[in-house]
Amino acid sequence: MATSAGGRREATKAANRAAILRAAEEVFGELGYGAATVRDIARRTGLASGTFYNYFPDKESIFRALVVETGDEARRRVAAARAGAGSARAFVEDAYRAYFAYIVEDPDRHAFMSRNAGTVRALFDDVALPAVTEDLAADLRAAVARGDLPDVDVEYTAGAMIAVGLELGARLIERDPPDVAGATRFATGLFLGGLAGIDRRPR
Amino acid sequence: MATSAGGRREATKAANRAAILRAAEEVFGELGYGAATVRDIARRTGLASGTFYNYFPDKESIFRALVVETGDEARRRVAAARAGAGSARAFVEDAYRAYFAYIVEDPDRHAFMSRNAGTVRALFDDVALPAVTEDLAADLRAAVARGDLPDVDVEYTAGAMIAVGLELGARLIERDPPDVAGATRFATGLFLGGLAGIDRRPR
DNA sequence: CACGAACTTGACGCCTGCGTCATCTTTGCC
DNA sequence: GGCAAAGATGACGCAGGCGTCAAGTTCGTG
Repeated sequence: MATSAGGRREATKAANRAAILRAAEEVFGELGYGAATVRDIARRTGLASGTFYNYFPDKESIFRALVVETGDEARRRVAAARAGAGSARAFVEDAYRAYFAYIVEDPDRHAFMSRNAGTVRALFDDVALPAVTEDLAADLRAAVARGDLPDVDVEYTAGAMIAVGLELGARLIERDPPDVAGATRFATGLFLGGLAGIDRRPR
Repeated sequence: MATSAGGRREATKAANRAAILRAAEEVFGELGYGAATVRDIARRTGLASGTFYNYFPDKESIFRALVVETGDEARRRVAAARAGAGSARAFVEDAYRAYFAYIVEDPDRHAFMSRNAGTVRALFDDVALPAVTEDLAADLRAAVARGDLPDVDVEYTAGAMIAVGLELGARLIERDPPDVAGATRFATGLFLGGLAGIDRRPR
């Protein structure tokens, strides 16, 4: 009835797929990849276990899909946020703000990532989190070439920026209210000026 | 025969316990906590599955023991390394160097930690990794009070320092030879001067 | 409305892990 | 050397996950 295009059949299919993905994200976030089962996911959707296999061939496959989706989304947002960044400071600051805002908006995503970061690293040296890192590393290389940044080890820097983002992300959402501004200020100051750059004493 | 003190019985017991712990560390490092089974651990020791239960009541228990042991060891080493640190720079530098050296010396430990960091956070808000963080946070608070460090958010700072340590640890052991010096320089420069502090261009 | 295609369902057979425990082996001691 | 206590062993019953598939349900179409 209310379905716009493609008929009910297709709409249900899309809805089921989305529901399964969302359930999987929650389950992986709560239990971790290893302990989660296909049936945990199916149970959470209310669908039969067999239905899961109409959408994904197995557990690894849906995990992979989630990792890719998450990586794409994070990259998209960060790229959009820093499109207008004119300075190195704005570049770092806008990216962190965008990422932290994303986390607050969708905590399940963050739980999923932060809980399974080790697994992602171990399971795929080839997709998504690496992709985000690669993306960032490329941007850093460009910034160094342009002279906007000093000649740092971009691999270490990209890794450190993401690690700090994940860690602060976990901490800022536990503050009430979520401390997006403070975490952004901290991360920006850390990377641009070191600890001296994030002194909060009146100057 | 060659047993020195306490008799063979006790020696075997200690050896078994140690073997089980080491096997568990490897298995958790490779498979992740959730996917690992008590039998994977037992198989790796060559002992029967029932024997495992003579030493630990279940999987969570041995995981906990490992996490505590690892945290204690890391704290011990870092504390020892910075015992003589006179300046903020030495404080940060010595701690990172000690930690990175530890990682290179015992890569299984690092694999275990880095693979299961998310699980540790999720499973125990009460032990070890938190303990390391608390330890560090206390030191930072003292340094701030002394005026050796600016008035930073110690919670964020401690979290960031550990996250950077884990991340760089994963990356430095993949370089050949392991880049303890470079990673130490990077981390120290980052925290003390921001990216500008780790410029590697001739000045 | 009716029929076939598309999709969902959950029971099925198989497999593997769990924690226990009766049995066997090793050690300490006289 | 012989005996009791301590410890190791692995088979056992139970539970639950895996991927499949025959049967049932729902949707789209003439």
